[in-house]
Amino acid sequence: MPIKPIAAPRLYQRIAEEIGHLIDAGTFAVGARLPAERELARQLQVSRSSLREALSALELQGRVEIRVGSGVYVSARRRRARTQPPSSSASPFEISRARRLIEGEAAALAARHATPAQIKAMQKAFTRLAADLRARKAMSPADREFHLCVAEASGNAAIAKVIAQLWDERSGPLDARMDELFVFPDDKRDKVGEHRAVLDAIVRRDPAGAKRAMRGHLESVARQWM
Amino acid sequence: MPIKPIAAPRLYQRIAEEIGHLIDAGTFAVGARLPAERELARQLQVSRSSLREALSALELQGRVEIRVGSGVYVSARRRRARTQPPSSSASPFEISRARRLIEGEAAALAARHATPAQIKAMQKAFTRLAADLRARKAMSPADREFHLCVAEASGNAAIAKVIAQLWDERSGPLDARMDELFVFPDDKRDKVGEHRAVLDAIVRRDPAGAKRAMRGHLESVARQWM
DNA sequence: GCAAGAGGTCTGAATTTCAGACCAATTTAC
DNA sequence: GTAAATTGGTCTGAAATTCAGACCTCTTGC
Repeated sequence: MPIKPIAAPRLYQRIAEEIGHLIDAGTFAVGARLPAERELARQLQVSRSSLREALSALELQGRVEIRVGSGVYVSARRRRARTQPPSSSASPFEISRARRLIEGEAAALAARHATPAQIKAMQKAFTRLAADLRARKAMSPADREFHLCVAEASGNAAIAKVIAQLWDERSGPLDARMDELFVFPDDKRDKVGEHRAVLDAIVRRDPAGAKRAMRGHLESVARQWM
Repeated sequence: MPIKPIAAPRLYQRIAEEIGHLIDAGTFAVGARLPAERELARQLQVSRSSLREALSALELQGRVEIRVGSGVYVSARRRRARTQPPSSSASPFEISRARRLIEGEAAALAARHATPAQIKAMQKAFTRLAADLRARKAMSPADREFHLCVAEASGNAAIAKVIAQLWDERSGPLDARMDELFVFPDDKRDKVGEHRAVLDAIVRRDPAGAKRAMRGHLESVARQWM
């Protein structure tokens, strides 16, 4: 029974991964400039040298563009050539199924337990999401944020954590292609409506409705991929 | 909006954590001797020096006992004094709730999709679990294994991964106390019966029954804590 | 007692990470 | 337009970490 070796990723690799997540999460929007190297290194509490290695790696992956004297900019999403295929990891279909199950339950719990502050956070994320979708943006960081707000509002940190992980998991080739596809205006309108349905059900304290709306939304998202 | 610093755990800390997981998973049973330092270092692909640092840390935590000239032995589970309280992490209650939801669904899926090989694995784990419980062992690695087998048999890698994470999450003070508590024979018999009910429902391809049995089992486990 | 195998200790090299100085390109302010 | 400020680019030497290996003592089994 062999024991798997300890993964010993170099520091710059972990930094690159983290920055990649921050970009995915929308903390750094596409086209936006990252904080200056010295500042970013201070915030991440690593040396500038290590940070620069990470930025070089990200540039090789096409995720950022480094302009001398100007700054580091987030590239339009062109998924990195995956050097290590996610052989043992979950397929997008499986993740989608898992999300449908879990986020549905989370929405129901949120309808029961959401605090006024949490509802306000959901509404705020929804507003931004709707604006982004109407502005014909294919992807919006507010999308992720809305779902995480709902997860948070379930009042169950374990569930919230699981949902966050599933959201970060979606980085397979299918998602990459999706991100590049043009999303038609009709789809966008639906998406706004679906999110609104979830939000409304939670606001009116309707667990069953929230669950139904969330599952419906995630099914619709899954259908887009097929 | 502050950016969280990169976690830069030393190698020995990651090794200690990994070995701790191996112990939790039952790869190294309580009282058993770990492979020799030189051998273990080779398997983990780290230097013996770093491995020794990790073993020292584990000894300080009371998880292993190092006997000069003899070997390193897994201590009877005495949970390490948590230097960093899991402030932001999920409570045992929340984890229990999440497991009830997710594992219930996984059991239902397993009833639909389990392959003969997966059913055989479940039966094997169940047999060992029943033997351990009858032998009045409070905790059995087979318990975890049984649940992970069911999760695996759901045919959804994302769900299986999530369940494995939730299982590893349970290391709060409540669990620690539980591990030390004596479990009454009656409880044990129930536990065997509950697991058998899950297994039977899956074998007879009864999704609703499997879901019910799994939820019932996890509720019973949760009740033990209260 | 003795040999084999285990952990304990030490050393020096290789690697990684860091802090800082300094340069070159760009942007901004005047 | 020019100068100052800001940014990425490069280099150096130190500090910390990790490694490989030699050599020690202790335990175990014969």
